Amino acid sequence: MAPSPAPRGARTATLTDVARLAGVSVATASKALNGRNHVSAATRERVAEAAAQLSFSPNSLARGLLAGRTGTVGLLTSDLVGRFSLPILMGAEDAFGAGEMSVFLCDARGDAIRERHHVQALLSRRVDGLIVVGSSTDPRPPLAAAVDVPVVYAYAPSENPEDLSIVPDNVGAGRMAVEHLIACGRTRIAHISGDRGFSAARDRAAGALAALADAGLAPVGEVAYGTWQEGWGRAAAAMLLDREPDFDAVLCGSDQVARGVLDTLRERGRRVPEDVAVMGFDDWRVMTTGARPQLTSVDMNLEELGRTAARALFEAIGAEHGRGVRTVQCRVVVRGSTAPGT
Amino acid sequence: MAPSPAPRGARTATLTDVARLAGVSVATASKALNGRNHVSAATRERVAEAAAQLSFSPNSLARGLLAGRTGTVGLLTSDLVGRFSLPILMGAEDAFGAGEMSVFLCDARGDAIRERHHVQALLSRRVDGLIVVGSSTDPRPPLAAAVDVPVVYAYAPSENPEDLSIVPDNVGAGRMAVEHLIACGRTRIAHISGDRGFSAARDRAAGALAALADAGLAPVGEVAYGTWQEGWGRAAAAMLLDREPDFDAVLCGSDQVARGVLDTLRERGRRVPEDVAVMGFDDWRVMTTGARPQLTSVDMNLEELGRTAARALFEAIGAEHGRGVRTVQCRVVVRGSTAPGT
DNA sequence: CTGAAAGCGCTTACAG
DNA sequence: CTGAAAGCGCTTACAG
Repeated sequence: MAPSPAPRGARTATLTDVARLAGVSVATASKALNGRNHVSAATRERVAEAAAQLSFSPNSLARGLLAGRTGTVGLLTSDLVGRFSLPILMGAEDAFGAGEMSVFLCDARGDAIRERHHVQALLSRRVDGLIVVGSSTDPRPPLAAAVDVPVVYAYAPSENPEDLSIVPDNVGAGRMAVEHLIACGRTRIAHISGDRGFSAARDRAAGALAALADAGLAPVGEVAYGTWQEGWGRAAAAMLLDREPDFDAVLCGSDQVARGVLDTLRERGRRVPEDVAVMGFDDWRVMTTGARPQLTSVDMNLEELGRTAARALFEAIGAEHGRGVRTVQCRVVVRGSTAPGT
Repeated sequence: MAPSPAPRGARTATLTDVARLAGVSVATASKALNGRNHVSAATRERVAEAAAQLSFSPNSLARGLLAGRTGTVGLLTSDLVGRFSLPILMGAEDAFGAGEMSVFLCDARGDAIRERHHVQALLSRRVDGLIVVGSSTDPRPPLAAAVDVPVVYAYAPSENPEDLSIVPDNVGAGRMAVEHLIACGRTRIAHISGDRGFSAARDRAAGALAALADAGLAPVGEVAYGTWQEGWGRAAAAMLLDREPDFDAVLCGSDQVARGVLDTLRERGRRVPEDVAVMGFDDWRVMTTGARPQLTSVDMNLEELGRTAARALFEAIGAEHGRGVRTVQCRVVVRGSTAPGT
């Protein structure tokens, strides 16, 4: 059954309507509905009934105008299509929802003009704060406009160290990955990375090399930078097999690269994980669980990153604004490509 | 350089401030800023200067309160994590952005309680309309609350035929896919589908079978329903090779299934596309372009679907509300798995 | 405990 | 061309 629609041309009920129906003043109706004291139980009930009867829904615009706070925030993404924005967005939406905040979503599509336009619109709607989600972990310029509400940068940190930025811990991720491989008994570890132009690739490599050094191990060959794609994984694995065939693990810059590596290893007769352990980064489920064997990966906890950004913004609204770059921890998700029988 | 932040404790400038600085009344300032006639050029300029000097940004809440329209819409998703919501959301955001609308994003996470709560919040914010994005193409119950603004259902149609729903054309997609395979010279076509529980799987199969019948062809074997995953593609392809080895094309229920099919065919010595043409649905780039050979697929045009929903809502706001289910066309994206040398 | 009044920031007839 | 006044829907001191 469809709910009965509101009568044609029906005006949304206002507090005045409720007050009239309950036989009280708007002031009293307001207090009754908002649980203020100094209202008799009987009145309170009468007002509540009237409100229910009229399906009264308080106008947030009017409230916001009075309060100076609107209970809204802006979420400004620079690249919604990129697969990293989404979980961040989900985490933020989740955290805000719990705090009764509503979220304006704006996608600047990597265009500075469009970004400025969106910021202007959000400011005009008097958002209480702003989260700026970048499309890579490379630093980005701070917002162009002078913004008088708190701003938190997520994923891509602001170039201005005075701003508050929440970023994934890619160095820690590289370190953690190598530690996992070592724990699996591997000592001849190669690193086939992604696009060198991304700090994510360089940071992960730096963490991986540091962990190897800490363990007294040397990497097999140089870090192989290329692209984030499967095709690069296939090509790089073939080169590795030709040049440095004596390895027992490959750490890959992304799950896609890892998929390519897995394919080449299988075709060249190397068993995974018996002969070679393979792992990726990002824990993109469609990639990791479809693989043969399923792929061990590092989850960057992006949803948690979104939640953290939201909480940081929450704190900044009305309180002192935090500064500097904070990182969110990642974690290894173990599957068959490093652990037999998983 | 960081933009200079607003002075500590600075109050956002109001129209009253602008008027005072320009030496006119707020009424005149309002008219000047909004391009109303009956304002002298000199006054207009003086007000504009004052506004610029104070970085005046008109308060949308106050405007919305007067106008009865807020220029905001709600986008209610039931499953943000699903990969189909995102392009729809992008398309809608795009279309609304062009229309100066701001978009509230709410994720109900498939929970009816949470959905009701979000709808209530959106109504309280006086959105001008609502788009409800489903997580599958199966019909969903209409919104529980009586909503007095236009609602457009996207992807998942409403169970109430009186509602307006915009959905992808899965039957047409199945038809189009088979027509492409036939155009590639294939006549022995098998269909390995996805999860039978989804109308998307059944609709695509129905379209495919209809196109085969139209061409006077019979499908190779029964439609093989399973899951949407790669693993099913691998298993189903193996069974097909055992039972009905005489085929020259496989239409797959999803790109993931197609990836699995490609793997099994390669390992069993069938060349793609020379011996067997393979195609998938959804055109999920990470799947299609990483495949060997790259995968031909059907793009369901979800971004266009989002744009269409937004435009439909736009029309419904202030005008007569459309009714019934409308479909959005899809298109074949040709790659190497059906066309050699692509 | 209840209500009249002022005001949040803006726009829109209506006089001058 | 310009401005005083009313009002959008609500909340909050302040009297009664």
